[in-house]
Amino acid sequence: MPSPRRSRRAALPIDFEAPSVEVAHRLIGMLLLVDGVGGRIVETEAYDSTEPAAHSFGGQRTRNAPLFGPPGRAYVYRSYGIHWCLNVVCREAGHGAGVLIRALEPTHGLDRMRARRGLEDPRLLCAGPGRVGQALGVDASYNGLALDAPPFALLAAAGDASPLEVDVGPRIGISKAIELPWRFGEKGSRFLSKPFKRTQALA
DNA sequence: CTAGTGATCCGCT
DNA sequence: GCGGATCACTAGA
Repeated sequence: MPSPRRSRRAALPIDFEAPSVEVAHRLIGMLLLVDGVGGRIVETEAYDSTEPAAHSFGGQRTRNAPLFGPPGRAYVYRSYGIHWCLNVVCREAGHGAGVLIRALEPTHGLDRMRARRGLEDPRLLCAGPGRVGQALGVDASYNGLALDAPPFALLAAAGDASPLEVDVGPRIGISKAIELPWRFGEKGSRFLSKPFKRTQALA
Protein backbone atom coordinates (compact mmCIF):
# COMPACT_ATOMS: atom_id res chain seq x y z
CA MET A 1 0.00 0.00 0.00
CA PRO A 2 1.41 3.39 -0.99
CA SER A 3 2.16 5.79 1.81
CA PRO A 4 0.60 9.20 1.24
CA ARG A 5 2.93 12.04 2.02
CA ARG A 6 0.85 14.17 4.30
CA SER A 7 3.59 16.13 6.00
CA ARG A 8 7.22 17.04 5.79
CA ARG A 9 8.00 14.51 8.49
CA ALA A 10 9.82 11.34 7.73
CA ALA A 11 7.79 8.45 9.04
CA LEU A 12 9.09 7.08 12.31
CA PRO A 13 10.91 3.81 11.62
CA ILE A 14 9.55 2.19 14.78
CA ASP A 15 6.18 1.68 16.43
CA PHE A 16 6.64 3.66 19.64
CA GLU A 17 3.43 2.30 21.04
CA ALA A 18 5.19 -0.99 21.59
CA PRO A 19 6.59 -1.80 25.05
CA SER A 20 9.77 0.12 25.85
CA VAL A 21 11.79 -3.10 26.04
CA GLU A 22 10.92 -3.90 22.45
CA VAL A 23 11.59 -0.35 21.31
CA ALA A 24 14.94 -0.30 23.11
CA HIS A 25 15.95 -3.45 21.27
CA ARG A 26 14.84 -2.22 17.87
CA LEU A 27 16.51 1.17 18.17
CA ILE A 28 19.92 -0.47 18.09
CA GLY A 29 21.52 0.23 14.73
CA MET A 30 19.31 3.18 13.80
CA LEU A 31 20.61 6.62 12.94
CA LEU A 32 19.88 9.45 15.40
CA LEU A 33 20.66 13.05 14.45
CA VAL A 34 20.14 16.45 16.07
CA ASP A 35 20.67 19.27 13.61
CA GLY A 36 22.54 16.82 11.43
CA VAL A 37 24.89 15.77 14.23
CA GLY A 38 24.90 12.27 15.70
CA GLY A 39 25.35 8.68 14.69
CA ARG A 40 24.27 5.10 14.93
CA ILE A 41 22.55 4.02 18.15
CA VAL A 42 24.65 1.27 19.77
CA GLU A 43 23.31 1.22 23.35
CA THR A 44 19.89 1.78 24.97
CA GLU A 45 17.97 1.05 28.17
CA ALA A 46 14.23 0.54 28.64
CA TYR A 47 12.25 2.06 31.51
CA ASP A 48 8.59 1.58 32.42
CA SER A 49 6.31 3.03 35.08
CA THR A 50 5.57 -0.46 36.44
CA GLU A 51 9.16 -0.74 37.65
CA PRO A 52 10.78 1.41 40.39
CA ALA A 53 13.90 2.51 38.50
CA ALA A 54 11.81 4.54 36.07
CA HIS A 55 11.32 8.29 36.47
CA SER A 56 7.66 7.65 35.69
CA PHE A 57 7.30 5.26 38.62
CA GLY A 58 4.95 6.85 41.13
CA GLY A 59 2.99 8.88 38.64
CA GLN A 60 3.14 12.02 36.59
CA ARG A 61 4.95 15.10 37.84
CA THR A 62 6.30 18.27 36.34
CA ARG A 63 9.71 16.81 35.70
CA ASN A 64 8.58 13.57 34.03
CA ALA A 65 5.53 14.94 32.22
CA PRO A 66 6.89 14.23 28.71
CA LEU A 67 6.98 10.51 29.57
CA PHE A 68 3.20 10.60 29.86
CA GLY A 69 2.71 12.46 26.60
CA PRO A 70 2.60 11.26 23.00
CA PRO A 71 5.04 8.50 22.02
CA GLY A 72 7.90 9.15 19.64
CA ARG A 73 8.96 12.35 21.38
CA ALA A 74 11.94 13.39 23.47
CA TYR A 75 12.17 13.28 27.26
CA VAL A 76 15.26 15.10 28.52
CA TYR A 77 16.31 15.13 32.16
CA ARG A 78 19.16 16.52 34.23
CA SER A 79 21.38 13.84 35.68
CA TYR A 80 23.40 14.38 38.84
CA GLY A 81 22.92 18.09 38.40
CA ILE A 82 25.41 18.12 35.57
CA HIS A 83 24.39 16.16 32.48
CA TRP A 84 21.48 16.16 30.07
CA CYS A 85 20.20 12.72 29.11
CA LEU A 86 17.91 11.93 26.18
CA ASN A 87 15.02 9.47 26.19
CA VAL A 88 12.49 8.41 23.58
CA VAL A 89 8.92 8.28 24.86
CA CYS A 90 7.16 4.96 24.23
CA ARG A 91 3.77 3.37 24.40
CA GLU A 92 0.34 4.89 24.70
CA ALA A 93 0.06 8.31 26.26
CA GLY A 94 -0.42 8.11 29.99
CA HIS A 95 1.56 4.95 30.56
CA GLY A 96 4.90 6.58 31.20
CA ALA A 97 7.59 4.55 29.48
CA GLY A 98 10.76 5.49 27.68
CA VAL A 99 14.10 4.41 26.27
CA LEU A 100 17.34 6.04 27.39
CA ILE A 101 19.84 6.60 24.58
CA ARG A 102 23.11 5.52 26.21
CA ALA A 103 25.64 5.52 23.38
CA LEU A 104 26.15 6.32 19.71
CA GLU A 105 28.75 5.40 17.17
CA PRO A 106 29.56 8.89 15.87
CA THR A 107 29.01 9.18 12.12
CA HIS A 108 27.71 12.71 11.41
CA GLY A 109 29.13 16.07 12.49
CA LEU A 110 32.27 14.76 14.18
CA ASP A 111 33.72 18.26 14.25
CA ARG A 112 30.74 19.69 16.16
CA MET A 113 30.85 16.83 18.61
CA ARG A 114 34.57 17.18 19.21
CA ALA A 115 34.14 20.90 19.79
CA ARG A 116 31.28 20.41 22.25
CA ARG A 117 33.02 17.60 24.11
CA GLY A 118 36.51 19.07 24.03
CA LEU A 119 37.87 15.69 22.93
CA GLU A 120 39.34 14.07 19.87
CA ASP A 121 38.85 10.34 20.51
CA PRO A 122 35.68 9.26 18.65
CA ARG A 123 35.23 6.41 21.09
CA LEU A 124 34.63 8.86 23.93
CA LEU A 125 32.38 11.33 22.12
CA CYS A 126 29.06 9.54 22.71
CA ALA A 127 29.89 6.60 25.03
CA GLY A 128 27.39 7.27 27.81
CA PRO A 129 24.06 9.10 28.18
CA GLY A 130 25.59 12.32 29.49
CA ARG A 131 28.15 12.32 26.74
CA VAL A 132 25.46 11.81 24.10
CA GLY A 133 23.56 14.81 25.44
CA GLN A 134 26.62 17.01 25.38
CA ALA A 135 27.85 15.86 21.96
CA LEU A 136 24.43 16.42 20.36
CA GLY A 137 23.79 19.70 22.14
CA VAL A 138 20.60 18.49 23.83
CA ASP A 139 19.18 20.30 26.85
CA ALA A 140 15.83 20.84 28.57
CA SER A 141 14.54 22.97 25.70
CA TYR A 142 14.35 19.79 23.58
CA ASN A 143 11.81 18.24 25.93
CA GLY A 144 8.68 17.08 24.15
CA LEU A 145 9.99 17.57 20.62
CA ALA A 146 9.06 14.94 18.04
CA LEU A 147 11.90 12.73 16.89
CA ASP A 148 10.71 12.66 13.28
CA ALA A 149 10.88 16.41 12.76
CA PRO A 150 13.69 18.97 12.86
CA PRO A 151 15.92 19.39 14.72
CA PHE A 152 15.63 15.64 15.31
CA ALA A 153 15.91 12.87 12.76
CA LEU A 154 15.57 9.14 13.38
CA LEU A 155 16.23 6.87 10.44
CA ALA A 156 16.36 3.14 9.89
CA ALA A 157 19.82 1.82 9.19
CA ALA A 158 20.78 1.99 5.54
CA GLY A 159 21.84 -1.16 3.76
CA ASP A 160 20.77 -3.86 6.19
CA ALA A 161 22.71 -6.62 4.56
CA SER A 162 24.04 -8.27 7.69
CA PRO A 163 21.72 -9.23 10.54
CA LEU A 164 22.39 -7.11 13.59
CA GLU A 165 23.46 -8.91 16.76
CA VAL A 166 22.30 -7.36 20.01
CA ASP A 167 23.62 -7.97 23.54
CA VAL A 168 21.34 -7.84 26.57
CA GLY A 169 22.18 -7.17 30.20
CA PRO A 170 21.25 -5.38 33.42
CA ARG A 171 20.87 -1.60 33.40
CA ILE A 172 23.68 0.65 34.62
CA GLY A 173 23.79 3.16 37.43
CA ILE A 174 20.50 2.29 39.13
CA SER A 175 19.76 0.91 42.60
CA LYS A 176 16.25 -0.48 42.09
CA ALA A 177 15.07 -3.26 39.76
CA ILE A 178 18.71 -4.02 39.04
CA GLU A 179 17.79 -7.57 38.05
CA LEU A 180 15.87 -6.60 34.92
CA PRO A 181 17.92 -7.24 31.75
CA TRP A 182 16.69 -4.13 30.02
CA ARG A 183 19.98 -2.82 28.62
CA PHE A 184 20.65 -3.43 24.92
CA GLY A 185 23.76 -2.93 22.85
CA GLU A 186 25.25 -3.73 19.49
CA LYS A 187 27.41 -6.78 19.90
CA GLY A 188 31.10 -6.03 19.59
CA SER A 189 30.71 -2.27 19.27
CA ARG A 190 33.70 -0.22 20.40
CA PHE A 191 31.46 2.73 21.24
CA LEU A 192 29.58 1.33 24.26
CA SER A 193 29.60 3.07 27.64
CA LYS A 194 30.57 -0.29 29.17
CA PRO A 195 31.07 -3.78 27.80
CA PHE A 196 28.46 -6.52 28.12
CA LYS A 197 29.37 -9.62 30.10
CA ARG A 198 27.51 -12.36 28.32
CA THR A 199 25.95 -12.32 24.91
CA GLN A 200 22.40 -13.18 23.98
CA ALA A 201 19.64 -12.35 21.58
CA LEU A 202 19.83 -11.10 18.03
CA ALA A 203 17.80 -8.79 15.90
C1' DC B 1 41.24 -3.52 33.22
C1' DT B 2 38.47 -2.32 37.90
C1' DA B 3 37.48 0.62 42.01
C1' DG B 4 37.02 4.91 44.38
C1' DT B 5 35.83 9.94 44.64
C1' DG B 6 34.40 14.83 43.86
C1' DA B 7 31.47 17.91 41.18
C1' DT B 8 26.91 19.98 41.07
C1' DC B 9 21.19 20.77 40.48
C1' DC B 10 16.54 19.82 41.40
C1' DG B 11 12.63 17.48 43.27
C1' DC B 12 11.07 14.92 46.90
C1' DT B 13 11.09 13.43 52.03
C1' DG C 1 18.69 17.77 53.79
C1' DC C 2 19.32 13.72 50.57
C1' DG C 3 20.34 11.27 46.60
C1' DG C 4 20.28 10.27 41.83
C1' DA C 5 18.98 6.50 34.51
C1' DT C 6 26.82 10.40 35.23
C1' DC C 7 31.51 11.76 34.10
C1' DA C 8 36.45 12.67 34.53
C1' DC C 9 40.19 11.66 36.96
C1' DT C 10 43.27 9.00 39.89
C1' DA C 11 45.49 4.88 41.79
C1' DG C 12 46.56 0.17 41.64
C1' DA C 13 46.33 -4.76 39.83
